[in-house]
Amino acid sequence: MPPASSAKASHETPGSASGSRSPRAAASPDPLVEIQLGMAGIFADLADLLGNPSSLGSIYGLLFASPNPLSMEEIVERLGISTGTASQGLRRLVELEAVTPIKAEGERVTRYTAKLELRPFVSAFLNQQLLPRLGKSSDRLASLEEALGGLEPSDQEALRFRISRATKWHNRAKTFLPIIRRFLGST
Amino acid sequence: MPPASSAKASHETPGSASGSRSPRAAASPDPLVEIQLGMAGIFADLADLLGNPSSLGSIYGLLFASPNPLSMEEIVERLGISTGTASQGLRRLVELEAVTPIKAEGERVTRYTAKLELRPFVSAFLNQQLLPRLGKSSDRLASLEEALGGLEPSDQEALRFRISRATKWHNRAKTFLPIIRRFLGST
DNA sequence: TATTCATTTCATTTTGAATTGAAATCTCCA
DNA sequence: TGGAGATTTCAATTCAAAATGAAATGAATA
Repeated sequence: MPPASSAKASHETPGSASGSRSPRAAASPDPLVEIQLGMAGIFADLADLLGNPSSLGSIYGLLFASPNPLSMEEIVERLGISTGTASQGLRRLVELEAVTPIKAEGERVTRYTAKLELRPFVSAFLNQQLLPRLGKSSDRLASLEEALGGLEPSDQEALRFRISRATKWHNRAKTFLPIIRRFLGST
Repeated sequence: MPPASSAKASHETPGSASGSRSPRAAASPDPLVEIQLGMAGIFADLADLLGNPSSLGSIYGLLFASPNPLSMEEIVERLGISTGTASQGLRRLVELEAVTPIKAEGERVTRYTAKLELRPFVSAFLNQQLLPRLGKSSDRLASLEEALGGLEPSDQEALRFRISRATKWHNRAKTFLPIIRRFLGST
């Protein structure tokens, strides 16, 4: 099965259910679901662009296009993904504060809505993906610098320059992150 | 075999070749090669952070830490990768203008050096990876907006707002890219 | 407490991307 | 032109990450 975003919907709005099914583009009879799946696809691509599993994006996209909260079961059946994927994906999205769980009183299920702000998303990505990796690389660069000792003088000079160049890149990237956050995080 | 960055070197600086081999950390007897492999590892991580095959980064890192140009054969044996991977990786790096091929007169082999500037790298990444994807998403969003017609009025209102919100993000990201390029691209 | 449905967990499976390696092709020199 | 590398190509393989699904756990009602 293609990793989510494939159409499988059949619930909600029982009328006009089993009409003519054209071979391809049989997408969904319900225009709302159609838009939801479209949005799921868009966010799936975005997610994997940023190095996340695309199911994360699908789920967020579906919720983003849902006027009212959805339960995990609804998510599973609309996206055609497994409960395992849905459970883990929702957990992560809640951690990222991209999605809010709602436990209504007198209800057994938890329902979820997408937060419409970009900031938490971007922030989490920068803090959890980029910064740690940049930090690790910086450390490794520093330790390489200490290994310069055993080199022939000419090589030593050349490599010292290059390592410092790479270090400068890293620092620059690090100072740049807060700027990105501020810029993207106003809405 | 772990995807490159594993030690396998045995050429260059023939002296002190087969000394005592401690079980782990048998890395490399030659301090230059050691630094080169370290740099290869750092750039391998960076590459896959940006969604490129890590072999690309390994090769670039090795060249970045090489005072003089290396042939494909030398790259293959130092990184322990296949000729196929090396060939394709070098081709891509040359396309990205991250690496310069040098065909010396009276020599049969092509040798390669790393460009030490960051700009072409960043530029290529932004232009080839980010911009096209953002553009595609924008188009898809636009076409979703047209599908709003068939919705109940209340849903329609809510979704129109959300789609425009997502579109705004995209535009913001697009206007932001040139700024990044300028900022990172001075060196 | 027993029961039912929702959710989580995790060993297994799938899948797509990266890598391999060997054959085909190319290039240069004799 | 022939031959010896150097390089490219690409079908087959490998591998890591993601997804599955079923059993275990959890939560709420009756």
